[in-house]
Amino acid sequence: MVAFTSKDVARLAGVSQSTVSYVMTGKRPISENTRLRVLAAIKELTYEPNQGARALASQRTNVVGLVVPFSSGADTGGLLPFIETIASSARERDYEVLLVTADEGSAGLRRLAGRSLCDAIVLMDIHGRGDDRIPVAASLPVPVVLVGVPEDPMGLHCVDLDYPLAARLAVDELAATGHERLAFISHPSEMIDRDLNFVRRFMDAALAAADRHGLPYEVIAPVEPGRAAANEAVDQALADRGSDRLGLVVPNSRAIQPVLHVLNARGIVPGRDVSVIGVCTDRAAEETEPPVTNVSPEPRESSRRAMRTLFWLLDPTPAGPPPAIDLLEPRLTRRSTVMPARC
Amino acid sequence: MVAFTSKDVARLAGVSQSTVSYVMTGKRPISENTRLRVLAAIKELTYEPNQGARALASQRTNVVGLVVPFSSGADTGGLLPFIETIASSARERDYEVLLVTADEGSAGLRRLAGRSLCDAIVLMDIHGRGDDRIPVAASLPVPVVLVGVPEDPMGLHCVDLDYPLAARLAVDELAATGHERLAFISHPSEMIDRDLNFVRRFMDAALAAADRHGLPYEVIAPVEPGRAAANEAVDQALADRGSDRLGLVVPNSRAIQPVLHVLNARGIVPGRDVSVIGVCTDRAAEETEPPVTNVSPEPRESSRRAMRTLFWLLDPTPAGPPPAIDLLEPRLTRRSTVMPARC
DNA sequence: GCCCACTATCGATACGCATCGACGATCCGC
DNA sequence: GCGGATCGTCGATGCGTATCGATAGTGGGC
Repeated sequence: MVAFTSKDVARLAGVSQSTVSYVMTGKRPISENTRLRVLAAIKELTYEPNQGARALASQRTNVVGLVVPFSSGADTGGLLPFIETIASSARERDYEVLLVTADEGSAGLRRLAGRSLCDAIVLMDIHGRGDDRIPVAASLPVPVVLVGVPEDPMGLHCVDLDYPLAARLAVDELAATGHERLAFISHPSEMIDRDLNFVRRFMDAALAAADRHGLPYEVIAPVEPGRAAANEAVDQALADRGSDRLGLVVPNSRAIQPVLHVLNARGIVPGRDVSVIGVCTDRAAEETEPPVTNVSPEPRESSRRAMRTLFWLLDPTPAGPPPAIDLLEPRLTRRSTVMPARC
Repeated sequence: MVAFTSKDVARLAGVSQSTVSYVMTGKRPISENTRLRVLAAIKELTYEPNQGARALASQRTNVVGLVVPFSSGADTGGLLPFIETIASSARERDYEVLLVTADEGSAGLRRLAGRSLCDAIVLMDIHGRGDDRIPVAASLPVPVVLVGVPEDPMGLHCVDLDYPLAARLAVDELAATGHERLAFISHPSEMIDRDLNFVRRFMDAALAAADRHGLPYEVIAPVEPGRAAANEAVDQALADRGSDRLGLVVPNSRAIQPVLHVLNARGIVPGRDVSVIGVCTDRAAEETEPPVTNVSPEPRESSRRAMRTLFWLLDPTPAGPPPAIDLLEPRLTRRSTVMPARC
């Protein structure tokens, strides 16, 4: 059974093919009478327009390209909700989502644009500097929205968590609850080497905030995945621990659970003997043992913003343009791992 | 800057457009001389063929549709490696991947085929029965590969873990190490209600295996996500525990870590006082505390098989067809949570 | 030196849709 | 009751590629 074409619909409805087209796009007025006849014919044949032909004729694909950071050791916790939200936002506007993995590098971008595979691109997992995809993205004939903020966005729109604010939230919370010393359990060397921008932005702001509160601190990095590394990191954090109130800040989301385990194994109870604040999704935070007080990177909200920006770029409305660098506010949720302030 | 067309390439190389096309597809002999001239022209213009036009003319899109089970409460651990492997298998053959979420139901399938968006479809998250997507999929003009085995595959090819074998592996392991009683910590009600096929296939085989070994057992279900439910489940499993050797089998991957926590919190050490075998990816198993002996669902291998089947359907080779129901062997990895056999 | 088989290339066409210009019909104001 | 504007529809064209049939050139067998 071969698919029906708009010509079949036209014949059945007793109109010309172009009229069928105008009924579907609404780009010219059609009398209510014929409109209904055409719609009935469409329904009867379960007609669907051929995407390739439509793209060829209209120069629009109604496809959004999504470049995701698979096979990087990056935090994968936020990735699935991110993709999911992109997909449903796209569907709301009758766009499809084409998946490209980041390991294709800039070649993937060129292909998406060169073959006219999509009308716009969402590019995740932005590196700090030296990411050769940024200049390529900036030179493409289709709009690109970055998730993450490179050192030089080259005019591209970016959406990201406000990592500096996330850092301040965590540090301020620990300062407000009377902690006397901080330790930051940072990322694996792979991520630091790639010079991921958010890693540096977080740490810079965190240290500045600690200074502002006059709190001594220690930065523990790199911290590789796995419990052995977590164990060492905790060793280092506890090294010269007296009776002071120590707060651990763990931006490395994969290290949170191992750190909690290691502390527990030593009889050090998070929330009683030491404090821990992690950066991870709420779902992950609820599933740690014990549930960790967290700052959430809000993957759903950031992908929603990315799509909003993208659709604006595809079809600018009188309402002003979205911010070129759209930073969204993190949210701190108190759970059980921060010691309450004394008295 | 508007994209170049094959006509531009032809002009630059001093040949006709059709010759450019034959150089690219290799469907007719072209002299080495002109071939090189054309290739040079392609390179100079960084020409890429327009996908829409190609699809329209050739009736092939070079796109694989992937229907993924977002927003279901299902186990998401195996999803990312699955998608990743699908994507890279597709790329190896110069296919793109179009993402559709399962919440669109059969409408998504119809759209994929009706609009000629793709040449073939991978459909994940197959329900046991009453899944209205199966008959729709079976009636589509494009090949569909199912991940998961419905009660009636209606002639469609399926790929899945051999869940009955997984169950036997787990039970046999516990029997071989001298356990005297088993408890199965099963799935949340949402998954049972949806009548996911693998849930039943696993449990049926597990109970049969237990019977075969003459082991008494208890099935604990439903077990909702979260520690409260895990706590109750463990209560129930330990209820009439004497000095017998108890083995817990946890096919519900999201329950594994909470169960281990609850046991630990009660001073019951997995691997010494009780045994636990979970069904989860190796990566997840390595990250539990302690590392859980697991049976892996092997998402990478199953997606590889799915793609192999799919490409065979797109282009049957003399080598026989892949099995209609392709069950892959699970692998049991001993870690630390199963008590060794007594002398 | 003639015919045949084959190679390498070209020109023309079709794929299914969007879109533009054109045209008959209808309606308004006067 | 006439000109001009508006509405509703049609036919023709082009989007960029794959592919078919045709054709000029090439070489081998006799």
